[in-house]
Amino acid sequence: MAGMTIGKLAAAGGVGVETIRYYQRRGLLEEPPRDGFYGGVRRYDTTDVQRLRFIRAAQGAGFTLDQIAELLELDATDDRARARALATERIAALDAKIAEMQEARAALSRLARDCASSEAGPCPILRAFEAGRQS
Amino acid sequence: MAGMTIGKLAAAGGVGVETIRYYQRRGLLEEPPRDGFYGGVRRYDTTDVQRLRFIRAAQGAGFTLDQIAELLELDATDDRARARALATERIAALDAKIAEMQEARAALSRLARDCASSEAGPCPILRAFEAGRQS
DNA sequence: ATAGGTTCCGTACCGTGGTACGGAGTCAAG
DNA sequence: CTTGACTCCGTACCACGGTACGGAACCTAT
Repeated sequence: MAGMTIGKLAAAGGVGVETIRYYQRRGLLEEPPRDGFYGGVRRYDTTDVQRLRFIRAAQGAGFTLDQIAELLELDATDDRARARALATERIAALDAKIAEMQEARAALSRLARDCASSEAGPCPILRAFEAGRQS
Repeated sequence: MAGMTIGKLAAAGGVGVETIRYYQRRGLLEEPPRDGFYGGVRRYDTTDVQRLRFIRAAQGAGFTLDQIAELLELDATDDRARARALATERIAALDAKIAEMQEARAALSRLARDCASSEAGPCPILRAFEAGRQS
């Protein structure tokens, strides 16, 4: 699967071609040498696919593109201390966000139950998120 | 606590004054009557604070401002069916996102451990998120 | 060798959720 | 009754992460 064109790489990573080019401009993906003699087409291989998949996964973990660029740097320079710092920092942020989302989930679940189709009873959307609301 | 100015309301909700005005433009908060005879200052009360808090909580639950505007509408019109639909839809999205974040957390946790300060051993940032990675 | 699909490249634009600016009016304390 | 803080209002601008456009060059299959 070496010698892929940008379109194939984009498809392999589940993104658009423009996104690949955007990542190149941002320094997340490097622009490989061309295959023609004067300015041909760029070719990509599986390591590019891996990088691209990493970027998408790291985004899912809540890293910004700038942070992801730094992580890719660190991978090359083997700066363990910094890598660990970024990881633990992100873990803390994830824990906070996960907790918030779980609370929100509980609140929405209550709302959906309370606010049944029957016309009677309460459906207090505005109070759905009130802290410590019971039942 | 009635008769608050916009600045007090903003402080009570933990946002900036400009954010209040932005929400008014978006239709999330209404612009109350003025207190002067010709174009004075707007006054707010605790129901405005509650609305504002709801907006922030709903944002935490991942609703967009447009959706929040709709929720506030629904609260007024008591459209239970729609409210339930929005809630369950959001719960599904939250569940997916929570699962993703938990996976990311596990991956980062592994990374922080593997990638110890000692110079020896692996520190495979790029492979941190590879699916099903063990140990 | 030519038609159709890709790629290349710069530049412009988009949605989301705000934040900043600046001049004029207003309000409250000393 | 002045001074300093706050409010009002429109408009402009910001970060983030892309997405769109359009003309030229290129590449591949027929």
